[in-house]
Amino acid sequence: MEFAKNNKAIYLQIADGIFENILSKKWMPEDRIPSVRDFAVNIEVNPNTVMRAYTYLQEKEIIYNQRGIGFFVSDGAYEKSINIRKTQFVENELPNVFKNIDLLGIDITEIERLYNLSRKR
Amino acid sequence: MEFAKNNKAIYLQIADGIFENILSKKWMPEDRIPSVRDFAVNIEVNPNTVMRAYTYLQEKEIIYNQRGIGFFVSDGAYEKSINIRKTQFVENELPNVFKNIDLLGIDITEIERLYNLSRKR
Amino acid sequence: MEFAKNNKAIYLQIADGIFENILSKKWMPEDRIPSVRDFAVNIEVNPNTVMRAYTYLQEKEIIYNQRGIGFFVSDGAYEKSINIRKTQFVENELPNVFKNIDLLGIDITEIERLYNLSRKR
Amino acid sequence: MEFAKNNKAIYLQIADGIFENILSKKWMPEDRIPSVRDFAVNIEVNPNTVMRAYTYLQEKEIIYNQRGIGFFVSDGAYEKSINIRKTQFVENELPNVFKNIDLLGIDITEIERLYNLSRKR
DNA sequence: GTGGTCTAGACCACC
DNA sequence: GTGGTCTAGACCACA
Repeated sequence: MEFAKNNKAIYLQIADGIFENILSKKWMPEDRIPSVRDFAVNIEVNPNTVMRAYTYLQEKEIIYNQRGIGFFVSDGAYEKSINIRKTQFVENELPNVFKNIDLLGIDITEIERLYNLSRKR
Repeated sequence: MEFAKNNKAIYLQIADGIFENILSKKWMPEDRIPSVRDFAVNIEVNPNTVMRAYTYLQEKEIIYNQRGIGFFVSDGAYEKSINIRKTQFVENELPNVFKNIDLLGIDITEIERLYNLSRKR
Repeated sequence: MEFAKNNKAIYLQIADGIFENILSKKWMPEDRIPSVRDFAVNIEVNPNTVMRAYTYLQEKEIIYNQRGIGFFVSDGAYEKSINIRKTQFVENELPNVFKNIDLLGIDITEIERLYNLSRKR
Repeated sequence: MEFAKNNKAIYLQIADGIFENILSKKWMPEDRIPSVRDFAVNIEVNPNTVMRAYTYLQEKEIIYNQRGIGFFVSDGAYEKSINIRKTQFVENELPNVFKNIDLLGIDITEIERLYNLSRKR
């Protein structure tokens, strides 16, 4: 049992935060995002950790780099973010939900009923 | 953005751990569970926090206390745990899942398909 | 002007070396490759640098990891290595070759002639 | 595997740099080039090494020496540089390119297509 | 000033 | 034992 801890790697949490900013349209394509050092100071984390998050997002083509200038939000960042989140949801979260459904003996049709109910509100 | 933090109250996290032990049948009815002091040392937490978790579970009739002896798993603990977890699941987790489904533009019938797929494995 | 220096990042040089081992069939699919620490000691480099190379290759699905055991050559490693090398060649090396061809005033048909000549040998 | 190393002799790397300066018309015929000593300090290399590069280029009639004054770019330096580079390119670089083409299973006509494509840009 | 790489050393979870 | 993450601090190239 572990307490008061978030096991997810910090660099992935940073990446998640950036995903949020993009999905909420707070950061738009072509916007310059904070420099590695500034961000690191801001969130009180080692610059290498921020760098790792940025590199991770760069590989996913969410952001791109202009040498000596900084990182910028890519053009299709919003769409790509949605796709990545969807994959994460289906591959990581849904299986847990399904496991709970089985464990707790809930019928899938009951889930559907609750979903339709929630939509009406 | 916040890091290395789990906002859920520690005593509820402890209670969750105990639910797990009961649902996994690791702790059976009439089993004596660890003393408040032992448990607190074990998980490196203040005894008061453990006591709060025990009190919480006692109120839910998951465990009961014999003065001067200790806490024991109640007879209907398994069934009650399932019900409590089911309520938690439907009230707290499902709405988030539904929110994501809508946000990511996934169809509920797709979820059902994925569920049936996962059961076949 | 720079001397006695190889600007390519060490972790990429390590990755290149691994590509070589795979292309030369010295490392076959399912082979366990050296542990991060062992390799680091062997080539006198910081373990983090080796880790970075391994992570890079893992993202490219050239190798995969089994927790607590080690890294292994992936099934399609050979084919993927060829494809990656081909991309590198076409995107990075060929443009330089073309630049030289233009700069030195060589005709592309002359290149073709030299190629056919070299094949006959 | 070897790291952080460039096997080409330093004096040849210096010569290459001078070729570059001539081909890019940065250094024109009759220009005085830096003194051996100045150049050596500038690129942090032993003066003897610079001298060797100058001697090499003098033999190729790319530069000439006026005793007590310094080294100067020869009249036909540009044309001679092109010829030397062309020979180097055809004898040293092209074979490697051809080897890669074969290894990676690329068709020579594909190369020609890519070349024409690159010229259009 | 920007990012990019590397080292050294630490601590963790999993097996 | 394995990899995985993080920190601290350094040096570099590019602009």
